[in-house]
Amino acid sequence: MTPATPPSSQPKSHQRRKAERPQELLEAALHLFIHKGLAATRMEDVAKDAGVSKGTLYLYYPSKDDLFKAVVQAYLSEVIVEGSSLFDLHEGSTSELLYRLAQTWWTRVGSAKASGLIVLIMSEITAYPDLAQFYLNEVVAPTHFLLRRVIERGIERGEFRALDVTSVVHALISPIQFLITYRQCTSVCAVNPVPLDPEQFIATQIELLLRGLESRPHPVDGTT
Amino acid sequence: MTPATPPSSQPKSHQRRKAERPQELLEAALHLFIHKGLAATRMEDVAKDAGVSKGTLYLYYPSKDDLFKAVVQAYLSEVIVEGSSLFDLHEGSTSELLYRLAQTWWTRVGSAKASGLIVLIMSEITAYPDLAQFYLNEVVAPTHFLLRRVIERGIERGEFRALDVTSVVHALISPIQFLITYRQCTSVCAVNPVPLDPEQFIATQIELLLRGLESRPHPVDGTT
Amino acid sequence: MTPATPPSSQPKSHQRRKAERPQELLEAALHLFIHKGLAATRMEDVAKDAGVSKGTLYLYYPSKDDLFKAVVQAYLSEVIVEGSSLFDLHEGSTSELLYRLAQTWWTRVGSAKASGLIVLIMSEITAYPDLAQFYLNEVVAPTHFLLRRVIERGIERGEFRALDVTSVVHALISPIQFLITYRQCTSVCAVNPVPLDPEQFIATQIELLLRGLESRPHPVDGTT
Amino acid sequence: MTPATPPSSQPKSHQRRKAERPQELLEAALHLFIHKGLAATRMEDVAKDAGVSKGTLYLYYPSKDDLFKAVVQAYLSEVIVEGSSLFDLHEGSTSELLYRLAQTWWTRVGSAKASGLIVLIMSEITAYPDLAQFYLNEVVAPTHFLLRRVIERGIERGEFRALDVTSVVHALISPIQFLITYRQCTSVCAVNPVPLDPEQFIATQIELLLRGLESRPHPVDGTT
DNA sequence: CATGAATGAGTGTTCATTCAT
DNA sequence: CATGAATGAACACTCATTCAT
Repeated sequence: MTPATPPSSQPKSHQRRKAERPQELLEAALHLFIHKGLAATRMEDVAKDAGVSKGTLYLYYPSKDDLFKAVVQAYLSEVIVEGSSLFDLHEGSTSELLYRLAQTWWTRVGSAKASGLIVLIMSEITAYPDLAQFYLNEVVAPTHFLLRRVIERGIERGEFRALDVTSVVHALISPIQFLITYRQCTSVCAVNPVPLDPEQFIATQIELLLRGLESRPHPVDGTT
Repeated sequence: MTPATPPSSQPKSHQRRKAERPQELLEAALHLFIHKGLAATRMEDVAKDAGVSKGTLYLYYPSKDDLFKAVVQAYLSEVIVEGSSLFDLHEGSTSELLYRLAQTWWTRVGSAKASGLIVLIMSEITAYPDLAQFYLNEVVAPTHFLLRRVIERGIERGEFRALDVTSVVHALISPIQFLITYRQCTSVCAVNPVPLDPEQFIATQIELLLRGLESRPHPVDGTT
Repeated sequence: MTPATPPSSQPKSHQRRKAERPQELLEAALHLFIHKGLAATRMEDVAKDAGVSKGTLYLYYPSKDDLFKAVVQAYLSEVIVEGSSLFDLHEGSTSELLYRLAQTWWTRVGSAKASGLIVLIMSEITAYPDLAQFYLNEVVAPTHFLLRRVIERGIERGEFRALDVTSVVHALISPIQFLITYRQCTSVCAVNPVPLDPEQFIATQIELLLRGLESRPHPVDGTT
Repeated sequence: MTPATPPSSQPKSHQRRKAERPQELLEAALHLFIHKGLAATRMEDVAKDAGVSKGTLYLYYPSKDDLFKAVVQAYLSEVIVEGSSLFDLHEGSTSELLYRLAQTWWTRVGSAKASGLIVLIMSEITAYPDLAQFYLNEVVAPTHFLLRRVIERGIERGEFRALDVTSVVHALISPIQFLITYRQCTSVCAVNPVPLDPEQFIATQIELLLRGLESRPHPVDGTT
């Protein structure tokens, strides 16, 4: 506002605001959806938290449903798209690819607030049938598709055994699901849980699965 | 009224209804809460589904909150109370007791619609702070308390190793949690999942845990 | 209940209850109407306060309006009827009659809870047009009629001057009205008012009026 | 917006409405409260009478209670505030001040619909305990405070005798109260009353009181 | 583009009244 | 006669959505 301010980090304040609006709106919406639920989140509060008026919010997202879908897309679908790029660009072993995908996902979704979004969806989805379809198309299907390709790549390259691909995909997803629920549940119940280190957990799970997947049997230590 | 009348069977329509009303109302409420969520469930619909008028519903449960709490008590707390009786009456080995508790819980909660209730609570709980407290007091704490007693019984009787009781309790609860989420998620995503037989899963989990718990069974070191 | 109880003051408990029901119902209703207002008084509470069930209340008074009208009749009209008897039986001077009427009214209405009823009516009457008519017919008109007769008696007997009767009636009613409002207002406002002794006030008012009414001028004390 | 625009007259329909809305809403509310009572007045009717929707009414007054309090403040407290200004600015005799205050009050409250508000409060107040406190704080106390200051001013300036101030305040309020009740009652009872001209009545009352208050005028005992 | 005043359908809750027992 | 379970119309209040400015 003040002209004397060094123009360092903030370029053309007005233009920049406009460019960042959707981001800010989605962030505010994500936060409220997670903390208050879908029904209890008021459009007015989303607008206020983002620092704009109600009308402006509707300028970007014409309805509450659209807003929610945009949040899902931004915080869940986006990561899958990135994962897809990772897949396309990856050149090394498929095991390594899996590690990197898991790491990316955990950093962007699992460890952040976005994981609350998944729990929310799981509970509200029964009430909003078209949301279910949307979630299926935008998140579930792409995820499965990506993982299928990863597994198939491993099999084709002779790194993995030729197992049933669908089953393997589910085996990959299950521990993730568990992790999300576990975190939500323990945070809510305020129980001091078995100290479950998520990153350790993920690493272990993947290692276990890879052992089961890889075609060259690990030299099982029969010495001990 | 007349002493000759058999005091059982059908105590006249009006009276009979009154006795069954709470049951019918809770059942209708459970169904709607699970399928539409807490906020989206209308009191009028609960009443209609139970075959009564809105006013009647309020005759039994003076507010939506009270109704929800009653549902939680009826479908979640109740089973814990029964588990407690099972504990008090049980005379055999603690391992067997654990099996029976798990079986009871699965029959009454896990396999039934009630499991959806748990997912619902986990997601809505952030929006309703006092509900969290209620759930903690009515469900979480009693569950932990019961399981603690079971583990301690096993340790006192020399059946189990003297492990940290809290950790063991969490180890018992974790797979249960996983199961619930898994079912919810796969049912929602309409994916053809890895055919996970829940009863098999529970049995396996408990067996694994018991192996870890029991003090004698595995003649690893017969010295002690 | 106990058979050993001496049958002294309570004759046939069951029969007596039935005979006294209306009394008890009206008393409970009066109390609630005054303390909670017309709209805020629930029929169920009236029944409960009278120690009967809601159904029984409706057995005696088929609607809330009827109940209120019955209360008005019992606590306001009744006194006028008695005043009328007083009038018919009275043999002495009309001034004395007026004193006795005022005394009766004050004892039965003004000093008791019933005075709150008048304030209530004055405020609620605008909302219930037929109540206005009822009040006019049952209370206002008879009161005026009775007072007219008293004044006319005084004039006919040569005790009072031949003033305009209607004006005199109003002159009699005004201070009464003032008293009721004053009491209500000061009780509500919790102000420690000019210590206004009601009985003294009434006596003074009547004395003043009588001075103005009586045909034989009082020997005004010019000596002092 | 443009500097050339005259900053007065009609600031565009939207804006102008917003400025006038509270006035219009309070007027509609006052009318309905007086004619139907507090409980019987529906928020929707208030809105409709003011020519807006229910939602708009709630935009300005977040609850029925708040609306009622705003009405009391606008139509009763406001006049006291003005009276206070009158007091501060007045330079002449205290007797004259009293006349002007009485006149103001009568023009703004007594003769207008607002007087019905006072009767309403007196009757509903028993049912709404916090309303009593509000009325006491907002209306009763400031009125007493203002009148105290007036009397004390008169005493300090040697115009009035040094009577007990509280008693004098009550003596001033009493006839006002009487007037309000009288009007309400006669209007309701549809009786052709003693033709009581309110303005005449007030003038007479004040004159009488002033006679009692003033220290010099009546040369009764010139000795002191 | 941005605003925020206005809308009105929808929901939780109350309570006078009815009626089977 | 007495009961109290059942009813449903009515009302306070909320919030997604629209639109004039």
